[in-house]
Amino acid sequence: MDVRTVCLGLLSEADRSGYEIKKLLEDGPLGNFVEASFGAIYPALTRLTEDGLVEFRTEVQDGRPDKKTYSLTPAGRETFRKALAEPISPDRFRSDFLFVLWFAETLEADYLSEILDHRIAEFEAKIARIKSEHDRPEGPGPAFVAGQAIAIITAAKTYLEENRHLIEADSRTRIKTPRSFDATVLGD
Amino acid sequence: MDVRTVCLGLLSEADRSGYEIKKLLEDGPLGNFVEASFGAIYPALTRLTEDGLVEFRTEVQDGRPDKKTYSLTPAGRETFRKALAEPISPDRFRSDFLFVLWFAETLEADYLSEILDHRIAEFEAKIARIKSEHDRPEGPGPAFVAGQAIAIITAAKTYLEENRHLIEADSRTRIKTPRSFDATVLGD
DNA sequence: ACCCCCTATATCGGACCAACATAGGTTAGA
DNA sequence: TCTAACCTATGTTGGTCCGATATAGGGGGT
Repeated sequence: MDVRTVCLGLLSEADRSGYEIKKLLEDGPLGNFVEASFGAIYPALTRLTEDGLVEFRTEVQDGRPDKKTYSLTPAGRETFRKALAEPISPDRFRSDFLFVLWFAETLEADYLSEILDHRIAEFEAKIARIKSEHDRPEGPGPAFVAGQAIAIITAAKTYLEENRHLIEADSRTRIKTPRSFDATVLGD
Repeated sequence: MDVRTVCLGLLSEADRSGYEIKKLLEDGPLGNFVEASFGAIYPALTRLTEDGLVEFRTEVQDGRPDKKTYSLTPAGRETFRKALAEPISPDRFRSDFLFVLWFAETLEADYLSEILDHRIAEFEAKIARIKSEHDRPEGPGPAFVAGQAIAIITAAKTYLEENRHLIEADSRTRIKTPRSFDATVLGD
């Protein structure tokens, strides 16, 4: 989903500035699945304006930089409607953490335990944040998406907690029981 | 995790060509969390060679293009060891699918059901593939990573199956019960 | 007084992806 | 038998995007 389409989508909900779009993607539940940097958003809005899909008015603010508030044109609304019907590309889950764990056998036991603890704590914090954000429901779509975020992160956390002994034990006793592992890792 | 580090990691397991690295990331369990294109891998290997972290030998093959098989130098092995101790950047889950569902209220009921069915089927296929790949265990790290992949995808699939009625029902009856949603979405 | 953070727009270097180019070999179907 | 599709294998190119930086005034904390 390119940044232009993301901008169209957020502008279909309400008129917004580039800065507001960025904040929504940083702090909002949608930000768990969609990201974009300033370096992508501002050029995207410029190009959308050139193409006649959005327009903006400059709002002079007191003690703050001027704000460019963008709104969808009818052409922009139609373009977004069509974009939603396009084939959807697959989800992409990227994890440097799991890349490191791939090499668990080569890590020191203390370091391994430390990064596992740290990651579990991060997951807990993230779950708490999404839940607190969701005291104010915004409709079935957003609620559903937030729920899916919680389901996935909870599963990841639970997996780490329940299976960490498989790699932690190994890194301490790998001379004794090399390459053995509990087959139940893979479930059934 | 930049592509150069990924290459060092895979070369720390065995000597490999750029093409083999790409195939491992496409088909192997690590590919669920780490990706890289040819357009990134080949320049990365060139640069690693320039920096003295890897070296290669050209293998002339019968009826096939020559293969450049890369291997780590001691400096490369040391660089990778240090890279594993660097701070780990957060996981990133990107989903165009959930972006579309964010706008579930604006989608036609048939189309919504169709993409939900499709996504659930994709998850099932992926789970089956990872499990079959894992008939041959490769050590605790890889097994653990594959297990986490299955845990996450299973959770995502289960969530879709158990909660899809919340957005499907709504898109059919949204005039009657606008913006209502089942609070149990967010679990407890 | 000093520093850090917030709002707000914008640009730049570099990393990266998707697609294409090249080239011979194999497999499968009409 | 032709041919279309796919596999191995390396590489380049256009364009997208991220992370950092620039600019600039205001508010809040110590």
